[in-house]
Amino acid sequence: MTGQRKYHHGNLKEAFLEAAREVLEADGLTGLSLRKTAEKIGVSHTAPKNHFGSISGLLTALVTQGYAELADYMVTDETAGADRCTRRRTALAGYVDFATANPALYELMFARDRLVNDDPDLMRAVGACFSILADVAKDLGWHTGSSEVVTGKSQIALWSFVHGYAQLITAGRFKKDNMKNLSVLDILPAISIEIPPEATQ
Amino acid sequence: MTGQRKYHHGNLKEAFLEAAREVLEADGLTGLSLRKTAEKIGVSHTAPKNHFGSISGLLTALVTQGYAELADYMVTDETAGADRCTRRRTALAGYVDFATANPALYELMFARDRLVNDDPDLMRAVGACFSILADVAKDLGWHTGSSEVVTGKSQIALWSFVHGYAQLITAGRFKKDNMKNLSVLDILPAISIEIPPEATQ
DNA sequence: CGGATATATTTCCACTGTAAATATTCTGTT
DNA sequence: AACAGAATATTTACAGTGGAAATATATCCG
Repeated sequence: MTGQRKYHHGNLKEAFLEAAREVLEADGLTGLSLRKTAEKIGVSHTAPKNHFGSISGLLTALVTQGYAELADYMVTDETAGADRCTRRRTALAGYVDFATANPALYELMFARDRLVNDDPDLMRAVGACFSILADVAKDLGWHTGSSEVVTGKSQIALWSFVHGYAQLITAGRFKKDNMKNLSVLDILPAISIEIPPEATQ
Repeated sequence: MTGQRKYHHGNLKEAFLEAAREVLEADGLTGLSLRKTAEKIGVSHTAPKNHFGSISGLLTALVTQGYAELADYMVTDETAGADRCTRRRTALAGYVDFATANPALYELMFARDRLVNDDPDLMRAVGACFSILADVAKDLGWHTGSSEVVTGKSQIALWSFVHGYAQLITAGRFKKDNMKNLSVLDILPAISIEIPPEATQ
């Protein structure tokens, strides 16, 4: 069995992910490079090729890890069995907490340009996150004029809202004056928008 | 007067922006470089230093232009004098149209890492966009339990929603099955969320 | 012990952004 | 018209980047 036995370095893959994560948060996405990461753990710069294939592969692994962490932020042990409304609050607050705690990583998680977007592990991790949001969005049904309820759109809407909020916060696009002590949960109820479809023209 | 007279090349600055824009949409953010852009217009690769200072400066100028275009997308001549509900629909649809039409540029517009974030022109352009959204969000007031109305939060909420939607669309994070013929205006009414503050625990 | 495989290094290349010195063109004044 | 000074562009050089290919070394399994 070729498990977590020690080879030359001893699970270089995880060491690389850890080091890259540190460089990312310290020097930003621009400052992150294979060579700097490799030097940080005393290894040649071509070493990660076996594990990640390319810089995109490393970033993708980093991002996949990020989505897994994000999922953890969204679900806590205490509120796991609570009602959906409570779970929703936990998920949204956790989502923003994660983005705030890891701004550079969060930005990278949506930098389609630098990732291997069809990586199976990545797609799985993204799907898991969306599932959590989709679940807590379930009873937010959209009431049409004929009292019909549509849930799929609520899921998209909820993810759009929380992602947009998280990104605009971490990107510093909100004026700081407006944001004093305002959490995502303070903003959430502000969206109570009903636009009659007939008001188009 | 040092107007738009011809120097050596004739308004190299605009030529650079135009070329960079083309490279960006063709080869993505990763494929965009000073040298490639310079070669495209037959100029030495250090030429843009006078105009932009650095690659960040060029990208910032590009992004500033992007925000100006985004503002144009959000306001059309026909609906300029219409009621706020109509203007809101126009603004949101235009916002997403812009992002869809310029995915790479839109991504760059929020890549804090690669921009000169305190550039005055950029800040002005961002502010102009937010003003439009803030205006059309005005009568979306948030009704608290005591029938108090808060508008600042609605502005933040609206921008969060539309930005998140635009980015998730352009990043391909939504399953395509769910998105058939769904515009942002279809999703918008889905957000009708009321979370009672007392449901915290 | 020894062959096969996994792992890591060395060496090299094309490409990138930046800086400094140099060359060219334009502007404004006399 | 001519010249000085400013604006603009080029040349050259350098440190850094990711990637490919050949080579070296450690580990595993028989």
